[in-house]
Amino acid sequence: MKQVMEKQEAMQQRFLETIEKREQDRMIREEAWKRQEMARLTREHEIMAQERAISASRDAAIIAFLQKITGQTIQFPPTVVIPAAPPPQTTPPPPPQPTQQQKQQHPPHSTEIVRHQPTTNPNVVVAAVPEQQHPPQEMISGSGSFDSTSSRWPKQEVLALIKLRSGLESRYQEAGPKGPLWEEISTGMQRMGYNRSSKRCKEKWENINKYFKKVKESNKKRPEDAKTCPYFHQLDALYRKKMVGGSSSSTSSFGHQSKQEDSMAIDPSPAPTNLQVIMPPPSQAQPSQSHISEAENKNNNNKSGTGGNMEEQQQSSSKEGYFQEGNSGASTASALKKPEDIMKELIEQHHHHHHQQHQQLVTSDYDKLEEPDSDNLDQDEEDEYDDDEDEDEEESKMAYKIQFQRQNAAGAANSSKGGGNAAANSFLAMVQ
DNA sequence: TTTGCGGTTAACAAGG
DNA sequence: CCTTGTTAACCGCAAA
Repeated sequence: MKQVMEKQEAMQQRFLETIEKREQDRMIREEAWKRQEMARLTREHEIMAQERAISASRDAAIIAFLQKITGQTIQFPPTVVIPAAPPPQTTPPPPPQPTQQQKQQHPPHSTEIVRHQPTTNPNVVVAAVPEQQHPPQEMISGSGSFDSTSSRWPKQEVLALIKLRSGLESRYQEAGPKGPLWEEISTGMQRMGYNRSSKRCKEKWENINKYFKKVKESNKKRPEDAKTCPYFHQLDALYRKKMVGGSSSSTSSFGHQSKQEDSMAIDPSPAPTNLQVIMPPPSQAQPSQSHISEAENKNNNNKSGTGGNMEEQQQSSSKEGYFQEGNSGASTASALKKPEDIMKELIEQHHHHHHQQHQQLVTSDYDKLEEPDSDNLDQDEEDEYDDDEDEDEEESKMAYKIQFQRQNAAGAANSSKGGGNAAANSFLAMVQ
């Protein structure tokens, strides 16, 4: 009897212990899950905000374009301006400081800050205001320090410029005057709080491309985590996309590859097809995958798994790929279409273009392609926006990887699509 | 003439 | 100090 009692007691003890252990495990798991969930939510929030910002700028661009084409102001329903739930980002929306730039210390040049472009009416500005509230964090170096104006472009600005230019270039394929383009870019920069004249924008663009090319040509091994030239990844992705995107489309209306080869690879402007890749679709495509915590992202960024492979792959291919493959046939119907036509389509679709974005993204192949290894792909475009100094390198690296992946996928999707849609799609995608 | 592009130079910053 | 990397700005040329 006693034995039985003892045995039972022991069993009960074990049972209790087990239960306790289970409970503990469960708690731990729950905790982890909560953390993940929190991270995911935060992520999604950011993505949403980003999305809004992107669409805002898109709309601004579209409106500007429409106005340019139609020659009249277009009253767009303010619905475009999404009330924008306050993004969790830490940077408070600063007053778009216009003052700092005023004291450009180059009076001789009379750097006319393109303040009131006739081409872009206040609508545009208004529509796009909610977009990049990220301040030009240039005044970091103290209040009085002009440094912002020190003609040295902060990283943010460069990235913004690249983005803008990538987004707008499509409209200026047809050898028209490029003046308005830069004016527009300058205006776009101003919307973001950067005061750069069109001339400087153009110059900067040329310079970064020049330097990029120079570095690429001098086969110097650039440590890919180089802290300098933060825009290299962006440019890299840009050009690569152009290449791949171009090669994916067989029809070529670009006869002048021979001489242009280099510049084709370098200058993003002449590739219409890749617009969709150049302006990668907003990140809302993958909001659900953001369950990976920041920490994990960081890890992945550093070196691991798919990311590392991607990186190496790119690295290896970059040398040969860059300037040799410039002969991207790169023209889909969008290149053949007149902007008016495109715009007609666009106008029809404009009100739904958000949904279309989604559909496009969801239905397109790249989504599927991206999925398997996209553990850390949830954050992409936003990198280009709200990268804070600290995480910039990694994040831009991520963007770089992501964009590369997308380009492949997008290329595939593109090639699989009918030519008819391609135009609208590509333009749409560009506008995205 | 305009535009794109390559070359160049001076300045700046970081590292040795 | 010098060297190296990066950048802004200017110049000149060639093509459209």
